Amino acid sequence: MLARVSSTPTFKRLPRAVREQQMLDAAVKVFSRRGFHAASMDEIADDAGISKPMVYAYLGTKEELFVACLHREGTRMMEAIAGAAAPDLPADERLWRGLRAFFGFVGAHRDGWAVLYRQARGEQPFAAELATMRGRLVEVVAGMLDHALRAKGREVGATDLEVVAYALVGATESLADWLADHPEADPEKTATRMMNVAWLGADQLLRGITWHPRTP
Amino acid sequence: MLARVSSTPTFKRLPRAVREQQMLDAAVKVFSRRGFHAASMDEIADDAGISKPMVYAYLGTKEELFVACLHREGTRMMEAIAGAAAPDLPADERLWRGLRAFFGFVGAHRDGWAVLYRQARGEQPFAAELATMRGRLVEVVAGMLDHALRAKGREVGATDLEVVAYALVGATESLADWLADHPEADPEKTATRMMNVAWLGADQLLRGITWHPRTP
DNA sequence: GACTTTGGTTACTCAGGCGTAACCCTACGC
DNA sequence: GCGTAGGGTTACGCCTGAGTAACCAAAGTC
Repeated sequence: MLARVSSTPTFKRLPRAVREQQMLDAAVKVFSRRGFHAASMDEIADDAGISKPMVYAYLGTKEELFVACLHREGTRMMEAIAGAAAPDLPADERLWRGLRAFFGFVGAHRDGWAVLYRQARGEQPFAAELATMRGRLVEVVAGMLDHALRAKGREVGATDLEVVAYALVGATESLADWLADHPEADPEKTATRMMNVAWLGADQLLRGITWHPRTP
Repeated sequence: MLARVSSTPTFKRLPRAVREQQMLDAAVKVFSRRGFHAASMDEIADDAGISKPMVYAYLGTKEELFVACLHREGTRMMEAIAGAAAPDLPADERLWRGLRAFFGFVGAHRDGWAVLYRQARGEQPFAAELATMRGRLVEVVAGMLDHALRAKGREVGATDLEVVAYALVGATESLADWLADHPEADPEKTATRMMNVAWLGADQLLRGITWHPRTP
């Protein structure tokens, strides 16, 4: 095979901003499939339709690249949630909207977010990064609970609040995993189910009491 | 430094069964700290006080070793839980005992189980293995819920049951993570908090209703 | 139309770490 | 007392994959 004659320029030479996004897309995809270590920079570069040195030039080392992915996806997710749950609504409505936004996001980014998120746990370099992101989420949920409690003139220890929020976030993440593994599942319905278990608890669920959205 | 004269035999030459357990102990420890890929067989062998070829001779390749760890720890955990939650108790009591056993186990194996468990998610070779284990757990919880429902003459779709169970398991795992990261936290208290959120739900929690163990 | 910046490439270097070949030696069976 | 199996070692082969050096060419710029 001869050297490729420059007959077809094949639309190369894109501006940096565009290429960076393409690289991040590819990175998210490959990291998701393979995990951080098993993913190779060559494969990511290949998938982005670019050569490896460009990835290094734009996004830095493998670790930095992974963190960049985490940041981009994390920010997108937080924005989706924050935009949905207005603070002046009743607690259940806020929880519901937050959950809906979250599962909607995960549903739309199946192979993107959920799996990337899975990877970050465990690998120490990113655990911190991840903990920060989850921490923000836990804080939001804890804040929501606290707000609702104060409105009723009650108060609860910070640890209790944190742990409950943590459990809620954990359950939600877990269902996000489930959703990522069940492509046929409906995000909206999953959100409803999550809402039921989170808001009502097993006891009331067993009694046949169910929760459903006010706005059908 | 001269070749080590065989003056101090330093208690070597242990039977296979013993060495295998030592190796597994070391492997769990190192895999937990470093993650599957970042862990090196040399370090594991070193930590077990043995040389690398012995590890290969007894436990096989790195992947096989990891699976062996997963199996041992997983089996221990399932036994701990199964031994605690007798099927002829009321649902909340069974849930409570199961949770207590689970958090007790995690508390006792902090750096062991929880982190190992974290690693296995994401790395495809083990995701299946892990999914099986979690599947068993989800099944147990779903079975429990189903049992309780039938006792009240009601019935619910299999998917609903599975998702609720999944959420419960996820929340519990999440708190197990939290527990692993908070060495000062009390497993028993964590179990109680988990019970509160799982059994009562956010709504009742916000109303000031709380659950507490019958047997103080 | 020369000069420079920016987007792009090929073809390496180099280290870490899995897995193994080739050996060694002590305890036990007989 | 002698063979053999099982517990143990050192030292290496070798491949994968991160990161880089050196170079190339199209768009702007003046």
